[in-house]
Amino acid sequence: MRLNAQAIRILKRNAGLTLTQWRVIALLAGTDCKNSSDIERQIGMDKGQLSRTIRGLADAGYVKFKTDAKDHRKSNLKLTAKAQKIYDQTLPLMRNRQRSLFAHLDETEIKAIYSALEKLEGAAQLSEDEL
Amino acid sequence: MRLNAQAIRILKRNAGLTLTQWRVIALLAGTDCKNSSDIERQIGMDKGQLSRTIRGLADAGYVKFKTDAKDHRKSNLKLTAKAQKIYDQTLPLMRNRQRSLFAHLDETEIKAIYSALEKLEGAAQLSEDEL
DNA sequence: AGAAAAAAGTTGACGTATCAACTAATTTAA
DNA sequence: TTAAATTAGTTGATACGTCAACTTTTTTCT
Repeated sequence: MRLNAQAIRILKRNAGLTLTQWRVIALLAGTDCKNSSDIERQIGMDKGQLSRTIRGLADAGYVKFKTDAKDHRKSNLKLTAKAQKIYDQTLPLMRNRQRSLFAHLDETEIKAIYSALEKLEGAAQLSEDEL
Repeated sequence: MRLNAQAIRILKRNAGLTLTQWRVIALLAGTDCKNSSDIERQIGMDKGQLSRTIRGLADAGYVKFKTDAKDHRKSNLKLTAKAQKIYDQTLPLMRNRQRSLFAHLDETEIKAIYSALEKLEGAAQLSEDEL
């Protein structure tokens, strides 16, 4: 979407991150998501994509992962200080952007969008069988 | 978007086409679009992407292109009989899908969505400078 | 007419979304 | 308890969106 354009630029210029990378960092920083599956559940992102994103973050020194002691399938993710710092710096920028985007919409419109999108998803599900 | 999932499946199974390929064929069949730029203006698609899509269609025998006599930069596109046939066959399927998706939305919601999307695009434009 | 600008397409690069097949580890249920 | 099903995560493939640099041809401007 073109809507993401500024977000992408903000991140690239201020943090050297892609949007996906930032979203993952934001989840690790701001929620109790610990591992890949948590994140997947939280934002419904494809786990393959997620796996690659996380590996990228690890390679760039933003996250460390350690295999879970109790469940050897899981690896628990932890942000490095570097990542935490960048997150703290960019969060306000991203919040501003979010605000200025949605400032132009009134309650009704926002609700209509969410409701319509839900219905569309629902209809998509239902008509799945007709194929 | 997951919303495109069924459309993609319909096309793949019934016509062996990607969604982008079908959209281009639909424009060539149903509008007076003649060349790449016409299509670009019509659906606002990236011209790079478009170039590759059209080449793909040509390789698969769906379109032929001939350099415009008056303007040697342009190539005029023409659907082959094969493409026309597939289009005629799949158009009803696609229309059905469209209808069943939007059937769940009322006028108000559809309008709200369009208006909101326009505003979002506008806001995105405006805040462009803040970077 | 000649230089500069714009338009038509091509190509390369990167990021993102989705699907599928696969390994390894854990849970469930017979 | 052992076989079957689930779950976590990796890897490959394909489609799609966006940006940028580039060539060729046409238009515009002086």
